[in-house]
Amino acid sequence: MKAGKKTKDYHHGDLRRAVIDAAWSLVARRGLNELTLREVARQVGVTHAAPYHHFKDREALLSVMTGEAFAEFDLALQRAKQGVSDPLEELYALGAAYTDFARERPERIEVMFRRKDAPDAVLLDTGKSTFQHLVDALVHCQEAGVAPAGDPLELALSAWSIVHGFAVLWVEGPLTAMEPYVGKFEPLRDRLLRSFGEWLSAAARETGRAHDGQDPS
Amino acid sequence: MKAGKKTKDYHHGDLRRAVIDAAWSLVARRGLNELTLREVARQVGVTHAAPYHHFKDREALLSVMTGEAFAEFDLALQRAKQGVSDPLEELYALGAAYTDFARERPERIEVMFRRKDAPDAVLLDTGKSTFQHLVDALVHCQEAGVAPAGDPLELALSAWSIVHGFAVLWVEGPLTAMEPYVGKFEPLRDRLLRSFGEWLSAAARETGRAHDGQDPS
DNA sequence: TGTACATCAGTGAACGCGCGTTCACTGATGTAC
DNA sequence: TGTACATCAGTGAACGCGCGTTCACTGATGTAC
Repeated sequence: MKAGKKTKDYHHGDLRRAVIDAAWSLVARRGLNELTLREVARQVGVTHAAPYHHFKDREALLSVMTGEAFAEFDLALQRAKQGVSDPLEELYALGAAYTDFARERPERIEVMFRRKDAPDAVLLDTGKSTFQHLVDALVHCQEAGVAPAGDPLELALSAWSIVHGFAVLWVEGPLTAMEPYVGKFEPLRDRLLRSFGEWLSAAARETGRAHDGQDPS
Repeated sequence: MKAGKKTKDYHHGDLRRAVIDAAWSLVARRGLNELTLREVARQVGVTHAAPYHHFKDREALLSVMTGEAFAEFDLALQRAKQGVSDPLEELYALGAAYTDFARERPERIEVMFRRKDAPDAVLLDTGKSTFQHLVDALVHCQEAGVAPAGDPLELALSAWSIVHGFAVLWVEGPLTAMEPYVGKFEPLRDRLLRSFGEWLSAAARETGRAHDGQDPS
């Protein structure tokens, strides 16, 4: 095979990229605590010292991976809400994107959420920007009168909890293994999200009635 | 200090118990992947080979711990619903017990949910019996007409998702670190659970109206 | 185009470490009589 | 109560392993002239 159009093409091609990819694959197959630089080097077919020309140490590799995962996740959510104008549909799209990402890229979730030693500042910033998608969608729902008034952050916490809970229950095994649920990811996900939406709009209607039908702001 | 009333009082007192306790403390402080038999032995003040008289290997210790964690968790849920007759209150009590357990004993949650190599049969059985509390509570709610009709397993999945999501978001850091939420565990938990209850009863009422006010079965 | 030199990526040996597990042992506890 | 023996729990040395990281090296690539 002819070498690709990579910029760095001297020895390996692009070892940096290859190391990161192998690391993702390793986390996916064996989990975060099984991620070792030596095994990654082995997978790539390179001496165990070679990766040190691209990453200061194991932590530096994990740091790059965390950044990638958050960027991918954020992109997935951004794409999901693109072109969706109905606020409840926007919420569904975000929820589906969240859970689908977790199911399709569980290793990303593991790296994003399970690092004990995650650098707080970075994780907080990127985590917040992702969380912001949910907050925005709920504000849109409130403006359209399909979500109850009140602190949108609190509604967002509900949405985050239900979506994250469903995602990790699925990723971590309980749901994939339990009899009545096995193989029913999509329908369960859809009904869960629809139910949440109905909850929101029903609550908005009741609030409206309680206030003698004043329009939502 | 005089030796207690332990049955086994020859050498250490009760090394088996001490090892398990030290292991829990170690997981709590440093995480599951930092749990090593040698460190545990060190903490207990005993040679690193001593624990092998009580546990065949590291896996055997973890297996015992998993059993303990599920038993404790189950007990916590059972206690929570004791003496509570109102079905929605029962659901709140269960949800609060679930999240409180996760916050107070995060190491139990880690061992119960994060083991990649958990023996499926055992985990499934105990996990199911715990999950059954939620299903029961939702059936009670349906019978009382404060939850919509339909498959209770599906409602239970919603409840499980929201409660588990809230719990792990808290335990894993995102929520404890995010500005507007820090330090507000109890009020957020209560409002989340109440909201879920209102969702259920509102949905039940709407279903009732749609069916021309027929009584819930 | 050709040569001399600098830079850079990967090599392979070596280090020290902590781990799980095994083993022959020893000393303390329990038991039969 | 006393003695002989069996059992059992903890000891300390030893094994082999895979890890992260460092180091002097080498050979390939890029660059100045």
